[in-house]
Amino acid sequence: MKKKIEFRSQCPISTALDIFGDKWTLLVIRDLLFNGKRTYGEFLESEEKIATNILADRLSILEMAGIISKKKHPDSNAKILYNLTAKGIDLIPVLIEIIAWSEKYHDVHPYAKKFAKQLHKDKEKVVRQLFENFTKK
Amino acid sequence: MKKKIEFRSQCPISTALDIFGDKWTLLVIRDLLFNGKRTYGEFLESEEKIATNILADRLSILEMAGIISKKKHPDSNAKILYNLTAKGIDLIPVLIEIIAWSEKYHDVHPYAKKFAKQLHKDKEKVVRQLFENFTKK
DNA sequence: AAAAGTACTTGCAAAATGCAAGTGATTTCG
DNA sequence: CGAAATCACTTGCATTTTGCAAGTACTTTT
Repeated sequence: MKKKIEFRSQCPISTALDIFGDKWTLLVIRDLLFNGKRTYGEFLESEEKIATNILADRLSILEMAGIISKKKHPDSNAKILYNLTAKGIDLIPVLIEIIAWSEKYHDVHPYAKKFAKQLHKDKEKVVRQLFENFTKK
Repeated sequence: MKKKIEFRSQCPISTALDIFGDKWTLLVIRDLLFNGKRTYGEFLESEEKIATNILADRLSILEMAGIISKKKHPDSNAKILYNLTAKGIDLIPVLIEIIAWSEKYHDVHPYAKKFAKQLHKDKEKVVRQLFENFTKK
């Protein structure tokens, strides 16, 4: 299972969609960025209920795309830690704008509304703090 | 063909992906926002070569989601004009961040690089001008 | 009146997704 | 120490979505 990603054109949007243009990939990145998830089992627990084979497929795509990397878990050799690369961390602004847009037009969780309110007040600060969270480690 | 959109959760990102989480939908919005396309035939011409049935399906989803609307073409009754609603126009920042991210990490068209350079210089200005373009009409 | 344009729809093969069960390597528990 | 549980997947198969080619119905051009 190591097919490489085919790019349909040199349009940056098309290229981005060739990587994460589906219903699941950005949810994995969401879990890494906002929910502190790092292991296969944690991704499976999310409320949207991704199937195990789809998760495995998306993790391999994200790794091939250089958005996440694997390393061994400090506590156990049975576990694997997934973490965002610089390329993955740089998706923060994309996710932030999706959240802001979606919250404006849809019915979302109360904590998503609260988060959107913070964005409305000082988006730069929220983004900066997220970046700091992931670049300090 | 009027199935409504099912939302998997109340997460704003998940909800957004339930609407445009595929390889084609955001390309249609791209064409509306950046390439001045407004008709079915124009969308078909894009270099990624969307299939006619997929295009019809995505246009109906975008209309159901309130992102685009149809109106009659002033020149012809055979043509239909598609245009972005306020909800669609508000996707500008999402697309902008995708472009900025994708250009940073991938090999893209020269004019996409040029556009990204403008973003780097003054993103607010580029976004503001895009909004003005679509709200003045 | 015929041909071309426009916005689709239809039929069918191929690919992707979803679900349930299974695998093999750790790790925990008694 | 051995059995059961945990962990990260893989496999098989049914369902759904996509992709391609062709067709349709209406309008416009010639």
